[in-house]
Amino acid sequence: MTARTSSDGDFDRPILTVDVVLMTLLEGHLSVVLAPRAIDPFKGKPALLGGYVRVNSDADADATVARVLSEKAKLKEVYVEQLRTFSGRKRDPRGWSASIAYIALLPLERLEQAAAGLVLKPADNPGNLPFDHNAIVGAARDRLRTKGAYSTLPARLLPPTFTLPEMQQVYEAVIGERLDQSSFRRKIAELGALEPIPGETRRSVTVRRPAQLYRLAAPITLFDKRL
Amino acid sequence: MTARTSSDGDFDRPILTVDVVLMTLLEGHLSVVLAPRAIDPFKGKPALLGGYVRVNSDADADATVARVLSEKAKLKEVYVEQLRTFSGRKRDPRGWSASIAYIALLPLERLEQAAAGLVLKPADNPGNLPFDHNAIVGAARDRLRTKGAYSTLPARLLPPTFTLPEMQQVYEAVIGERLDQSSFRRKIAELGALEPIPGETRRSVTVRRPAQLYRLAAPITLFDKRL
DNA sequence: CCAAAAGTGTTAGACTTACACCCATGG
DNA sequence: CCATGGGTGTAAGTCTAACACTTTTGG
Repeated sequence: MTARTSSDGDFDRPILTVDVVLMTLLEGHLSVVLAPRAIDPFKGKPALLGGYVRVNSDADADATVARVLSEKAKLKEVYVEQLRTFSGRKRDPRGWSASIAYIALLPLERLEQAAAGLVLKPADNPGNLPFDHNAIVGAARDRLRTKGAYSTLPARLLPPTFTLPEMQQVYEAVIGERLDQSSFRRKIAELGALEPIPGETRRSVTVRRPAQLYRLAAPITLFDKRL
Repeated sequence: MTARTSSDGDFDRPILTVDVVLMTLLEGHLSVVLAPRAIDPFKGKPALLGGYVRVNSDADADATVARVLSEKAKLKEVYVEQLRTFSGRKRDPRGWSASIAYIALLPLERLEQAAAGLVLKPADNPGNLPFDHNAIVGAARDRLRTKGAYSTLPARLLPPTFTLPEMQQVYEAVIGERLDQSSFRRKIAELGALEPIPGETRRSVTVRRPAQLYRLAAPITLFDKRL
């Protein structure tokens, strides 16, 4: 039951890759970051950031993801979490393959430090993507929408410090519905997920009353009610 | 960037397997089904049901899972859902490997039709398992506990038809807390997840008033509040 | 002092919890 | 006709959505 080196046998090892659905918020719309494929198949076509697992350099699939984000987008320390694995004989023309799909979130500002050549597409309609990348993007979008209403996950679309109005806008964009300001604040406060940064405030673009700055108190928090 | 046949290269393909955390309810306690390993490493030790992905016979990883359940436990048409993928250089002594982990649920009765030699262990304390199987069981248990409070998932631990008292017992075992009978029934009714089977009832073991039999109306339903 | 956005308070109504109660059955 | 578990009703208390209101700022 060890792997063989011949081809076309039942004991051939499948291809193993990772694919990252890197998302951000652009003008209130959830968007996916795509990169033109460097190699065949589908060379030149915009696709998810992905790559082969390298058994010598990558300790595990999380390490592969970090490497891919670094190599293809020049990004480090992005928030990532595993989505699920897509597999099968038909998803890749090169043969039976499995791709461990990840969700990654970052604030728009950070994309400016990223590699050139990246493309931003609406997560709801990213166009026709190669492989099963449309299904992967769909699953990522659904997961963020669902989990977003029950966790501090959407905060990962914000910079390290942010105001409550900013945070509310992000939640509204992710969940896709308007939230009552008063209720939103009450719930966030109850959860104790945020800590104010004393004395620090920020004005919005149209300069009005400055808002208190906050940061996340805990890395990620799950609630047991919707926001 | 194609796979090579030589060993120890960065482009070697990793091992790809599936592991199934098959769970049932035994005397009110969530339990995992283990099987003694047929091959080395850890030959003879109880471990999760698992096996290599076979690129010729298995259309995708779901098919591998169905095959593994059929071959190792003589079970067909068991409810399964993907958990997540565990990967890395160190989890298997044979080298870099990825295992797509699945949760599978079935009622205790069905285990009687299963293969001999299977072992049932408490999900909370399955003993010392090989590979990272303790971590996988832990993740499966957590997922079932969390998702259980928000979905009809625990109903997959019941036979196709069941009574409301039976269902309530299952939820109490999975979530780990007592539920108010009246509230439980109201919530289940609101969700419309069950349909009564007209005229059909079942007596409990200690023969008293017979209870109405129900079946699931939809395959799986997610709620937006806890039960 | 006005406009606009940040932030707080209040109240009607919805929802739940906790418990009491009624019902059906076998012995 | 009683014991037991299935099944239903309800009142007190809690929670929340919705909206009105106050505060802070720049011009």
